[in-house]
Amino acid sequence: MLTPKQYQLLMFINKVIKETGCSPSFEEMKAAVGLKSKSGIHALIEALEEREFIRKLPHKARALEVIKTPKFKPKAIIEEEKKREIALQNSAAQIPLYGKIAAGTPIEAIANETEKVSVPFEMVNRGQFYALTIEGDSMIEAGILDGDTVIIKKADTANNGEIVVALVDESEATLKILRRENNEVVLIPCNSAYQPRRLPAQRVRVQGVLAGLMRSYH
Amino acid sequence: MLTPKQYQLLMFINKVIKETGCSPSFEEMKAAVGLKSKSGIHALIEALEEREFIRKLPHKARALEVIKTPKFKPKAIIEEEKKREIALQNSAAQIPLYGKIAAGTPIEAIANETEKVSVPFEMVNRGQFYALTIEGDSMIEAGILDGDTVIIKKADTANNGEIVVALVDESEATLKILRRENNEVVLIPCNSAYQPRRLPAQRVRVQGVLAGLMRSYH
DNA sequence: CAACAAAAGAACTAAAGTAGAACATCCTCA
DNA sequence: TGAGGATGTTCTACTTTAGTTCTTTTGTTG
Repeated sequence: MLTPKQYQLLMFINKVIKETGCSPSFEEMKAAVGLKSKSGIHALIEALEEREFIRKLPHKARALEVIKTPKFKPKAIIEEEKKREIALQNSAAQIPLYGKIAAGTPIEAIANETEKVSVPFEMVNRGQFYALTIEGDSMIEAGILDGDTVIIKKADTANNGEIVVALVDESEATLKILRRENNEVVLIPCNSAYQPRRLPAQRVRVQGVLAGLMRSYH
Repeated sequence: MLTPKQYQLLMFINKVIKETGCSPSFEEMKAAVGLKSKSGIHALIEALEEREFIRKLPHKARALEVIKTPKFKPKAIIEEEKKREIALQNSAAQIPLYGKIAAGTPIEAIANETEKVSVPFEMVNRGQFYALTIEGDSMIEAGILDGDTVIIKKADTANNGEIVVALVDESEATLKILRRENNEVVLIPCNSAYQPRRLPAQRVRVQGVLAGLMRSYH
C-alpha cells in the first residue's frame, strides 16, 4: 500500500489543508516528515500521485489536493502510534511540591502549591499525592537523604511502622516512623543520633504516608 | 490546493458576498489582501478560477461567484490535538530496565532490553540512560536500598568518588563508589560490613554513573 | 562488497507575488 | 453625445518563493 513516509506525508498534507485551507509547500513538508532535502518530498509526492491518493497541478505552487486516505495504516505507523499511546498512558503525573520538610529538627509551613514535580504513574496509583523535599538527616538510616524528594500519599491514618508526615501541635510537620502505643504516639527517626519523640495522640495528626522517593545525583 | 494569498482572498470574497450580496471590486480586494496594484488581484482571481473555487463573468464588474470553500476541521478537534501534543511533551521518558544489580555480592548479566520504566524527564537530560534494580545492601549507607531502582547514565569514564556501575573482568557488574589510585581502581561499598575491592585498572570497566534513584513504598 | 534504494545537496526553472502604467469597457450625467 | 469616473484587463519588469531535475552521498541488504 503505502510506505510509512508516504503515509506520514499524506496525513500531514491532509491535516494542513483541513486546518488552513492551503496546501503545504515542499519546505513545510520536508520539515514535517523530517527530511533535509526537497527532492525526497518530490519523490514521495510522485508516488502518492501515482497511487492516486493526491492530485496536483504540475508546476503550480501549493496546488495539492487529497483524493482519498488509506484505510489501512502501514504497520510501522501502527507500531509508532502504539508507542505514543503507551507514552501517553505512562505520561508523568504532575504533583505539587509543597516545600521542604525537616527530617531532622522539625519544619517549615506546608503551604504554597506553586511548584510541581512530575513522577512516574507507577508511584501514584490511587489517591492524592504531593511531594516534599527532605532537609536534614534524621531518616538517613531509612535511605532518605538530605535533598531527596519524597512522594507522600494524602492520608489521615497510617499503620504502625509506616513512615508518615506527622503534624505536631498543628504547627510543625516532620517525616518519621509512626508507632502507636495506647493513647500515645511515638515518632521515631531513623538516625541513631536522634531520639524518638513520645507524644499524646491528640497532639499528632497524620498528613500522609510515604509512597515514593526520587533522588537526582547532580 | 491554495496558496495563502489565494485563500485569504477567497475568504474575503466569500465574506463580502455573504454580507452585502455583491462581490467586491478589485480596489476593495487589493485593500483587503494588502496589495498596491490590481494586477495582483487579477492573477489571484485567475488562479482561483482555474482551481474552480470561483466563477466569474469576464468584463463584468462585481460579477464573482464563490463555488466552494475549503472545509475546516472543527476547532474542538484542533484543540484536542493540541492537548495531546502537550500531554506527550509531559510524558515520562522510557528507559530500559536492564535487570538487577547486586549492590552486595556481584551480579547477574546485564542484558535483555525488555522491560521499561518511566522516569521524569528532569532526571534524564542529556545522554543515554538505563535503569537497574538494586539487590543487596552494600550501598545502604549511601541511601541506596535493596529494591530501589537506580537510573544510570551511560558513560565509560567517571570521576573519583562517583558512584558507578563497574564491570569487573567483563563478567560481574556492581554498583560502587569509584576511586582511582595510580594504576589501580578501588571499588568502595557503602556498608561498613563490606570491604573495598582493589583491582588493577585493566580489570575494571565503567559502564555508567549513577544519575538518579526511585523508590516505591509498596 | 557489490547493488540498490533513500536521502542530501546543488543548480536550475517556473510560478507567485508586487508594482506601476497603459488601456478597454461600461455607465452616468452635464 | 462625449467627458469623466469607476471598474476590469493586459503588459512589463522585477523579487521572492516554490517546484523540478540531476548528481553525489549514505545506508542497507543480500
